[in-house]
Amino acid sequence: MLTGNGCPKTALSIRDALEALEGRWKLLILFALSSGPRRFKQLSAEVSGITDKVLSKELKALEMNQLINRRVFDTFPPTVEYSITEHGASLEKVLEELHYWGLAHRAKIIG
Amino acid sequence: MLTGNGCPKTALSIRDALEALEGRWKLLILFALSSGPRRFKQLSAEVSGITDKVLSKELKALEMNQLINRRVFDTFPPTVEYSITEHGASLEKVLEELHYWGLAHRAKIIG
DNA sequence: GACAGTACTATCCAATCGGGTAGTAACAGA
DNA sequence: TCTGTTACTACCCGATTGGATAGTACTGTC
Repeated sequence: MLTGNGCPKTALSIRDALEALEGRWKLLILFALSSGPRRFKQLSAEVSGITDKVLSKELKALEMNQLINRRVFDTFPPTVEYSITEHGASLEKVLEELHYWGLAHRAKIIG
Repeated sequence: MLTGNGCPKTALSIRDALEALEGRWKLLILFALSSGPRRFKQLSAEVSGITDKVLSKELKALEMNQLINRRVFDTFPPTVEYSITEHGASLEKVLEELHYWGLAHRAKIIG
């Protein structure tokens, strides 16, 4: 059981996780990539609302944390493919719980 | 299964959840409250790094989303007690998954 | 030669965030 | 009378974020 203690060590690991996932975009990008590799423009279209600049920055941060892979193909117009790593895929459960909670939250609060 | 589709509806609910939980502090505050009610100063001490101003703002946002309750006692120096709501407590699973992932992440990346 | 296409990067600028300091109400104790 | 206590709010100001726009490298096509 987790609830029932406010254990500082647990808080630390939550803090670590939040640090790697900070911002509104990272989990959405990972979610998009969870169904397969994408190119930059595809992500830009799929994650609606994000600008190229921010997407580029977020992808860099995700790559640094080894949550995604970046593959560059040496083609005429450049092609870059992003895919989720095993470590990134291990967030599936978090995403899943967040999804369920989001549903409940919408039903309760947003209407 | 969630992974395997990049379903926009799923993305929406994740977006809803992220909106209610945005920032580095909200989940940490909820985690602290998950082990029982706290007063303002206690939270301020427990959630290390947060300033009074930001804590006050975050608590207000959490209250608006019905994730916490605020009880004011009419005492000499004011006493305010914050506690988690049922809806807030339903984030337990998210917190738990985040905790596990944070542990794995620290082991893998941070070292 | 002009243009299109991709994945960015750079620059400018406005908005927001967040830290620090100070102040408030109301009463208790020195 | 002066100070301390709690839970804030107000104000100032510098740092960060994020949007809009434009530019770059390279090559194939019209």
